[in-house]
Formats: sequence, C-alpha cells, structure tokens
Amino acid sequence: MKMVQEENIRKGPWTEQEDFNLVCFVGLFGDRRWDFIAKVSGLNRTGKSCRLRWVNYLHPGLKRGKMTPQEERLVLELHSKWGNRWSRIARKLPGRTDNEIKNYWRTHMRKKAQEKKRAASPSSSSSNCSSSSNITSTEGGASFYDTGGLEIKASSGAKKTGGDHQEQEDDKKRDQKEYSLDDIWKDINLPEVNSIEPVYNGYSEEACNIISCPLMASPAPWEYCSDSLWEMDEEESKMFLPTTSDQFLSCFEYGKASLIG
DNA sequence: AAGAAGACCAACCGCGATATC
DNA sequence: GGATATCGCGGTTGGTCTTCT
Repeated sequence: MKMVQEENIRKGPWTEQEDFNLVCFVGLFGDRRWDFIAKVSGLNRTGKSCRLRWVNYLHPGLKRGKMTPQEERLVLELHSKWGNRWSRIARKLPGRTDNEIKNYWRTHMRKKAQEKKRAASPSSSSSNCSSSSNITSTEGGASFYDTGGLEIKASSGAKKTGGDHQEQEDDKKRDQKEYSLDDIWKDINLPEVNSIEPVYNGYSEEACNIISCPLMASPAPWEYCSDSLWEMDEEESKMFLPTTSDQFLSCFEYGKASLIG
C-alpha cells in the first residue's frame, strides 16, 4: 500500500492561485490522472479535490448562471425518469455539472415541498404539483428530494455500467423529440481555439501562458517530483522536462490538444 | 439599519466500480 | 485471480449571499 500524505493536505475553498495552477497542469496532462496532477502541481490537494474543482468549476464550457426554462424542464423530466442519477442527467445538459443540477434540484424540490405542505396543511385540497415532481417527505429518513425515478429500482446496484446501451437508445429517441439539444451544444461547441477558454474570470489562455504560470514559482515540478518521475513513461518525461520555454509551450499545446480531444 | 431566514453554491466524505500491478 | 490504487458518483454539510421582517 502506498503511503498517503495526510499532512499538509489543503482543504476548503480554492484560491485563484490554486485554480490557476490546476488549469495549467490539466492543460499539460489532461483531465484524467488526478492523483498525479495533484502531486506534481504541488497544490497539496488530493486528486479527488482537484478533479472536483476542475469538473465543477474550472472545466471549459461550463455554463454558469440560472438554469433556462428548457433546462429546468429537462431536469424535471429526466429526474422523474432516472431519479437521482445526477451525473447521467448532467450529461444531457451540456455545460451543467451533476453538482449544479443536484443543488438546483435540492433547492427546487425544497421549495416545491414547502409549497405543497402549505397547500396541504390548511385544507388538504388541491395540489398543483407537477406530474414529475414526486416529492417524498423528509420524515422517515430518506432525503426529501430523493424521489427516485422509474429506473431507480432496476438500476440500483448497477451503478453506471448497466444502462448505457439503453441510455443511448433513450437518448436517440429523446433527441429526436422536442428538444434540440444540438442547439444547446452549439452554444458550447466553440471553435477549437477557444475551447479551452475557461469560464473563470481572468484565466484566459494567454493568462495561462505556461511561462508565467505561477506554478513555476513553487518548486518546479521536476524538482517536486524528482523521485516521482518514475511513474512517467518516456513521452511524459520528455514533456515534463523541457529545456526551453518553447518546448514547454508545445507541451502545453499538447496537453491542450489532448484535453480537447 | 439590523437581525433572521431562506436560497444558493462549493467542497468534503463515503462507497462502489474500474484499472493496474 | 487477488490486492491495491484511483476514479467517479451521490449524499451531505457548511459558508456566503440575498431577501424578508
């Protein structure tokens, strides 16, 4: 078992500096090897934490701001179908993260639940609850917003592998349906040059010019992981040990390209 | 204007799945 | 094939901002 460095692991809110470093390293190495990135970036964060930050906040193409009515409708519809499969739902909402949708649903359902309660308590008469809002009460242990969709039972236990084929079939049907998800995609399918343009302010690609990247102020990566280059294959070590800034820049481009795909 | 309540968001935790050795 | 490491997901918590009284 590898030793895990528990000490000095930072927690809590990310600073701009950390974001900046993370973006640079993800640009270099892609958004897969989070533990590795966490190590070489010198961020003193866990890989998990880095991933989360990237996925939920720094990832290019993320939309921010209020959900559009179409998105809201889609969330409702998909939730009624899939239940709390947030990541799955998020895949249908380009630019939205599972966390964002989860949070949205939480507040949304809380509101609905309160409205319902209010409507029901005086004279338990009408309820204008939407058909898909299958609100469960908080009493009884389960989360109040844990409604579970039609698929919940079938898919529980088969967390993410199972329904993918079916999911694709569903998608096809759905995409042919009223929503033009393509339209949404158009919004985020920016030209390649811009596709790494982050949502976070002030971190334009230029700003992330690797030469001025603040990570260079911290122990240089190759110093930091002098005994860690071990895990790199040849190609990575070449990338990681540039001799000129040009090379470093091309590494950045390489990383960017791999990010873009 | 100040305090309380509610809404929103970012981040952490635990667990299961998957990849790698 | 088993052990270990890593990743990804869903649930939850806590902090901050906004609105209400």
